Amino acid sequence: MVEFTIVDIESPYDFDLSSKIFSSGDEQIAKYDKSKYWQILRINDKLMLVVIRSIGTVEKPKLQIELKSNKEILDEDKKRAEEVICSIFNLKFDLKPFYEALKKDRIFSRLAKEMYGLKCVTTPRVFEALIYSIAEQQISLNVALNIEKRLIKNFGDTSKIDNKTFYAFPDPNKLALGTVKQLRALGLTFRKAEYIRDISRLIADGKLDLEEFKNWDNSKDITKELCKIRGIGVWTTEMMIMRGMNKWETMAADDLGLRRCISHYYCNDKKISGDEARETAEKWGKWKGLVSFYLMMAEMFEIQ
DNA sequence: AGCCAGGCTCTCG
DNA sequence: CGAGAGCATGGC
Repeated sequence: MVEFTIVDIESPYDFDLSSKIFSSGDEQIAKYDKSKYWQILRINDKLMLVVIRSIGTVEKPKLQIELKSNKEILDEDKKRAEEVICSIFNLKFDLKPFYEALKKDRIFSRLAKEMYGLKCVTTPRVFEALIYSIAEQQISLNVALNIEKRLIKNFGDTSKIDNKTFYAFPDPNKLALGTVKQLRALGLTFRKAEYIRDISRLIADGKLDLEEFKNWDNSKDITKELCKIRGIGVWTTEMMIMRGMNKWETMAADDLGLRRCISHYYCNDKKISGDEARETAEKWGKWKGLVSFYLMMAEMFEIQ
């Protein structure tokens, strides 16, 4: 086991609050429990169990990291692990300009006060965010979460550490080899099984590089480009951008759940259309996505 | 029981 | 080319 700390973190940052969405997670995949977060990650092509806990404060954040692997952990692995953790938890992301820009929004400010230091958790690879978004098209979240778990446990690489088995998110080349029948068996529709297999093939064949889109500064361009691919629409890309890229200028205005949140906090629970949601979001400027993330978290944390 | 869920594609007219 | 059906599962 290798142990180290990360102190180079942009404050404010509340690790425990930010990890809370994983408190109902699967302990063999990714979970937050009793102030500890853990997940298997692929670091320099070695599977490692990463265990994280906060030993700092919101204003002076400090994380303690444990790495466990069946292979030897070299210095360069440790270094890479730190980079990956920084990227997943957005440790270098500065919330201050965001809070500053939204100061005038009384409703938001009240909610943000309760969630001070909340940063989103970004998937290790954009690919994962895209697959999640496709799985979550149309059906209710509970159903989708079950399907995602099955996908990971059926196709993901495993590692046995401390006598427990952990599952990593499957690589594109693994899903590229999956048959529609195998994918269908997870509960996906026939179509979604095809989308996931075909997109995985594109990536495995080097014809699509999702990570590259992180360098694009206009999210609308990313959406336009990805919508050319079968199975990917506007909603799917917008969700992917938020969960997998830490880009926040656009939000998924047509999303049913987000509309519910906006209406709850801004429109007295009256049902609103995507356009009405867009209208309400206009004043959030380039922070629409992050505001929408906060609103969805506010709903989850049941903040009134 | 039956309807609907954090969309998208395909098929008709 | 616009509207509408069809999809899978699970919760209400």
